[in-house]
Amino acid sequence: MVSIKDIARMAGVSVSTVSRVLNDRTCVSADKRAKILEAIKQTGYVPNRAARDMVSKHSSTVGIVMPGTFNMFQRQLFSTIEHHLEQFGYHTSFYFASSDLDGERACLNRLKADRLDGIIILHEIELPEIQQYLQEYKIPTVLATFERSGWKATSIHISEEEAALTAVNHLLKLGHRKIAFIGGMKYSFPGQRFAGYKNALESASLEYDETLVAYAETYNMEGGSKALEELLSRSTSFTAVFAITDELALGAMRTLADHDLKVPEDVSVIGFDNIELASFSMPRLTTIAQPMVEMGQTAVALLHSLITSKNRFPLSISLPFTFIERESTAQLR
Amino acid sequence: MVSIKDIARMAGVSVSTVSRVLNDRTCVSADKRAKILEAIKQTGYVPNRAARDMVSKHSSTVGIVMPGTFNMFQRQLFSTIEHHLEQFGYHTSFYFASSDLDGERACLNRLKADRLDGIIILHEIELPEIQQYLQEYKIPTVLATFERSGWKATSIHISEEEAALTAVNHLLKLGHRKIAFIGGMKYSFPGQRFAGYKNALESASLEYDETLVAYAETYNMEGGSKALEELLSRSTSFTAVFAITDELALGAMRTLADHDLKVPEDVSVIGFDNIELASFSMPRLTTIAQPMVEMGQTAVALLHSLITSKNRFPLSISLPFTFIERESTAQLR
DNA sequence: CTGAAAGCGCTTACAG
DNA sequence: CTGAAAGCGCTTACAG
Repeated sequence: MVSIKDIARMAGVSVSTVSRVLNDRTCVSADKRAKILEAIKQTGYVPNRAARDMVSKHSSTVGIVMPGTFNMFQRQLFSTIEHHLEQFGYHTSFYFASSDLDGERACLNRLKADRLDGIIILHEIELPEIQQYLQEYKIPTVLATFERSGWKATSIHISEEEAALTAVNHLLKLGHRKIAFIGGMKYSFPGQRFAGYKNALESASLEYDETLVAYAETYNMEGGSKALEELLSRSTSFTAVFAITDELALGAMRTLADHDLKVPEDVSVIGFDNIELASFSMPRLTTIAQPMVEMGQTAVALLHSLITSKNRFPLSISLPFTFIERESTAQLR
Repeated sequence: MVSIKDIARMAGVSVSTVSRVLNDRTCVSADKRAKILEAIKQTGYVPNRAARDMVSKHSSTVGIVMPGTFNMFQRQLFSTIEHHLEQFGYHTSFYFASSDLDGERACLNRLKADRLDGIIILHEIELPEIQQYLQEYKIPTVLATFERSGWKATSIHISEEEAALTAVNHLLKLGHRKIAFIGGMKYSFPGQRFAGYKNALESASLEYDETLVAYAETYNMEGGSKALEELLSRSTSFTAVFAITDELALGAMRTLADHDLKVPEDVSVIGFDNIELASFSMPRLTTIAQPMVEMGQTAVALLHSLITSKNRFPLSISLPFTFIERESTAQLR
């Protein structure tokens, strides 16, 4: 593989000079620069990243920590982040943090080995060592879609609780009183969305009924389907469902159909996230939209300013969500 | 950041010895090994990957080339590949090859800079230089989900044409004669699936009618929806639709519903891929399943054997597909 | 079993 | 503007 020495030899200059043009330094005479560029073009030379990273003490790459199995919302968010990162000239590495602690430990080791310029975390981490490491070495970090008390990192998110409250309030306004909740135990957003649900009930002077809540094990359609089955198997009836994820809501709708319950005629359903599918399902899903593109963009912009030291203060940014009414909700009959 | 020298000093040995235990070499006395391990544990030391990569001339990472916007099938395939790669101890880097040539050129440069151990390509590439580069430097490569004549790389795929033929044959068997086709122009699989469609018609002695085929611009629900609109706008009627992608089929179903056409009563629909959603849609989608998990597994296993030189011959592996009948297809009335 | 030394492919002061 | 030299953090023969 051709190295900087080969280019230097071909252009009849020293490696220092080649390095200068490689790094866009100014102090190089026009003719030498031309010769060097010519040699690079002929050989198709590209500097060895490992060597570069080693001496420059950084990698120009930012890591993205994601859950082992990501849902569609996360996938879409990941895509926009990746694209923006590329625009800023960063490489990006992928870190799957599987949910168990061993997985996270492995993730930490890779993080250390890779000497990341920065890191975007899309997935709440249990292992305290990761946070410690990131803080100790002052590695620019942004938490996307969540924040963590006690972790003074830049965070970008929506007001989960308020969004959930908005969703449930809409159901209330439509006359629903028996509103089921499909939540989950993993990560912190289910708790916040649950709080919004409870608050909404409270401010409508409705009593909280725990037989109306089911917890999905996985935040996908399968999970939503199972949770709905469970709800149906209990004696308490309901006329509306708030699922903390669109995929959960879609799974729930599938199971409702299997029980000959019509959405929205018999049961209204609201989701959360506004994934692409939400506007193509039957019926189309009423949901809360997270500002995905803006979130991704802001996460990258903030990380970049952290890396280039334009800004060293951790920010907690709350972006606005939007309530989107479609076909899966209706007035209580 | 702590380096190998620090560990050597702490343990009272030379860096060579530390390197030995780092790399699981045997020839180290038990007490020195213990001291070194202790120092590593105390400091949380992890070797610098860039330095390691530089001297060892390889990166222990395999690249995955993906389209800029990947669909659900690709996302699921990517996940399984990633997991298997991790199991083999590889890091993985992500390369988005945006569809334009400039994007691919950027991709090539990153590929070169990164000195990859191997590469898995999920996305057909236009730029001949990429293939040239991979071949010239003998970089282990596996093509997943497609093969390319003239590129002697290991490839793993299904028989696209036969699968499409199976799908259309099913429609034929149900009595359908006016079968619409929703295809696309990008990449080679649409052409192969189209060939299957045509063959099926031919062997049923049906004349091919080009007013029955529409091309989607993007392989997502939006694209399927638009293609169906176009089909509907033409004067030719049809009783069945074969869409070359589940997402296309789902989009088409949405549009059919918007026109008060019932699936499968009025129109039968078949998709392709068997994404998770296919078993949760209304109605559930009849489709062709690609053996995703097996594909991902095999791709990784093959790449690993290529890298470790256990096997240097390019293989072209055709995996079996499965036809899955669900609710979106029915006998012609 | 162990250490000193060379070298991987770069960048970055330091002289000139 | 330019080159010689040192050094980044490792690994790998080579001696012993």
